[in-house]
Amino acid sequence: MSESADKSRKKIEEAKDKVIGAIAETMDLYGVTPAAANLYATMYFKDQMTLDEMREELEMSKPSMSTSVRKLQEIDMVKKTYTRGSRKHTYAAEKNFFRSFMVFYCQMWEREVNTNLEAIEEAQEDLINVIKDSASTPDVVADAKKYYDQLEESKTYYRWLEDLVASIRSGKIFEYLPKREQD
Amino acid sequence: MSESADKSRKKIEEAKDKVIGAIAETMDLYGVTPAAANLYATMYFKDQMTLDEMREELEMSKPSMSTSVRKLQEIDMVKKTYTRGSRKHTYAAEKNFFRSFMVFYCQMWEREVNTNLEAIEEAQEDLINVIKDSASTPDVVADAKKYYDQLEESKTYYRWLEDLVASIRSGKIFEYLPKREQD
DNA sequence: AAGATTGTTAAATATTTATTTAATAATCTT
DNA sequence: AAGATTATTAAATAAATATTTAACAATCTT
Repeated sequence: MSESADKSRKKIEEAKDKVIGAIAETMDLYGVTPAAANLYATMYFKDQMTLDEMREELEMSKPSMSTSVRKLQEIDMVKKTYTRGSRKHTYAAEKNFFRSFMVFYCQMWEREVNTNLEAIEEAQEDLINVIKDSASTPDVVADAKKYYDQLEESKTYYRWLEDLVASIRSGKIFEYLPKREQD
Repeated sequence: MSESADKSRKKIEEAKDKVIGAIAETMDLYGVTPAAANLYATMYFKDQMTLDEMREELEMSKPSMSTSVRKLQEIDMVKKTYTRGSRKHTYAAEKNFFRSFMVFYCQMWEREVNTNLEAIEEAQEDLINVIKDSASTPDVVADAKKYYDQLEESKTYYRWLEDLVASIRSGKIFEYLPKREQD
């Protein structure tokens, strides 16, 4: 009797492990270390965990868990939870993938937009100076104009990416692309 | 006279370098090596390049250029170009960021959806077996149900991601989020 | 077809990144 | 406040990744 119940428990663990493996495997896309990927995937099936529980479950060092948790917190995939009565800090995984998607990609795209648009603006100023400079020969001016136009063109993309970020952040994107609950 | 023209040329190079630096810096997000990132950013301002020109320009080894180009080809950021009369292979950077965005993220998200949905389906089957198994105790069944529902819920996200990919691939997304050419 | 040029693969090296052990700091309990 | 527990930082080690040099294969020209 207790034996077959154990078997069921084992089956459940097996089922979870399949998903844990898949999540951890695809999490390199989120630029986190293997330790952090495994940790998140493990936490996905837990209510909350302490650092010691993480260390025990993953069989890794505590500092590794500490840094992994911090990294996951940075991309909002893990939140610190308050647990009264417990001295140990507790953490919970963000289980809503939509939120994780939003935070991660918006953060990432915003960085890309800011970094590149800033450089583009500076470069375009430089190029305008070259174009206006009477000392520039015609072929040099033509070159400067060519690059200026190329950069101008690329701004359309960055503006679009900004719009995409805004649409995701505000949730407006779901008006166009709704969440389909059923199958 | 020739001196100030040189100065203009230098200014142009400076302007390009600012943008090259920014692009290369943010390209780690695309999971490419520093060499590949620098290479793409450099090629962004060139019509086309041979391996030897790349090696010369970046001051790196030819095999490094060879592998970088291959990696960039995999994510469609570089295309091989046919140049008659030249023995050397020539390559050109994809200069349309929309296309790069599409290829890279769709490829990435599709991998995530496929890997995870597959694992989820298998896991759900296992969990159903536990639930249906008469040897499973009530608390074990409750557990299995809990995880089953959690996985079912997560499928909404993966379906949405699939829809997003389809919308980007087909270009339909631009009906909702148009490209703004002007400023 | 032979020789020369170009590109790729393989092995070795260098570099970076991840992880652990050891030490320190912070926090809580009595 | 002292002692104990927990978390973080720093230094050292281990592991993975990127890059180079050297060898090989493929391709083109004559």
